[in-house]
Amino acid sequence: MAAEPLLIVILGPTASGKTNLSLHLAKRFGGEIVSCDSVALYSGFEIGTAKPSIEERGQAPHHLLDCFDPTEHVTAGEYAREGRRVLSEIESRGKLPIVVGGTGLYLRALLEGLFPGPARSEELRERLRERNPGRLHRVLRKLDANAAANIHENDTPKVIRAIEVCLATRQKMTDLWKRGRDPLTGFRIVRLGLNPERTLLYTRINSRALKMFETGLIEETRTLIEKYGTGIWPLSSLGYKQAAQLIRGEMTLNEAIAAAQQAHRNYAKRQMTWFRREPDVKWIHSFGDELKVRDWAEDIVQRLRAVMTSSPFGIS
RNA sequence: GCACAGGUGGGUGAGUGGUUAAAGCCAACAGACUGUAAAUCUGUCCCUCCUAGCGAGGUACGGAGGUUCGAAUCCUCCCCUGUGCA
Repeated sequence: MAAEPLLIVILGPTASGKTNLSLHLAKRFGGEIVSCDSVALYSGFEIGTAKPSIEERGQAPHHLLDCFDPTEHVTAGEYAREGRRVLSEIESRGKLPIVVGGTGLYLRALLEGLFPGPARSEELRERLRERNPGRLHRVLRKLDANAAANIHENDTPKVIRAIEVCLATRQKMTDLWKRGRDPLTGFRIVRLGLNPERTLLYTRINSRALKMFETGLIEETRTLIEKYGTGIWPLSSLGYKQAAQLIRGEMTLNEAIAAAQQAHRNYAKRQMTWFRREPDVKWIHSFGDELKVRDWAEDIVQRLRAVMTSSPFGIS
């Protein structure tokens, strides 16, 4: 068994304590943190994304946080490329990479790769969006019946992507899928999953969302709107959307807070349905900041390291 | 006290005599997800039973009666809530 360098992945729903645990492991093992979060990628989005604070970021190197301008359109493919670049850099430094994932698709793109498909094409999409869902689905049925069978007619974004792929490559998307993905290689991947009890999680989500409003989410949102306008994608994400509605006078403060809390709760649930399918996850039913979880995670990492260094082919 | 308005399934809210276990929305629960993914979408959602179905039965529209072949819908009384007048 070749001793590949270890790659720790921490996954779980929002507010499950991923950041806290990642920091702990990074300090303990000399790790570097790679964020896997579709909104924290953008600069200026601090409070609403619950990014680690400046001090926290000082405790260990952080990557893919704050590294894109919000006017840019980052996709899962770009994220995966960037992530892999960063991972190989960390490896070359001999440090322990710790991926902290909340965005299921990005995590999958990073670890397992995407199928060899084309990037999105805005012009084509503009034209397609004008058609109604039923027509679009019929178009897809002609281009790729299998894809059409798997994608619901109402799921317009996915129908459009499938049509886009077929038209751009002149092949069926499902045929391209058969060529497989391009998984990340060269690492021994260990997935640690945080899955605290739902009611406890929801309580934590509620108080954290409230705190975001109390500590300047509205001001942050206002600044972002002034700087970039209302059209940028991350402004429609959890918390920012509600703060923007408040600013526009469409909601009262209390309504905005309640709506943000609700949105976060719904999101956490969706995250869990995604992560439950993730392969080879070592689950623990607690928050990442609990002592027993830290010990549990530390123990796992330590044991795997011991195995690696004891191997005759191990890299120190 | 009088006058209006109103009390519907976990919430909101349609429905004003019959294809109504009761629209829609929300929540909840389960699921999908291959370059917008903090997005988008799907299913279930009163109870029980089975041959698991556009199946059978039982409950249900504040409460109690009544009219009717048939009521969430009409009538009577009672109980609550809101608003206005006293």
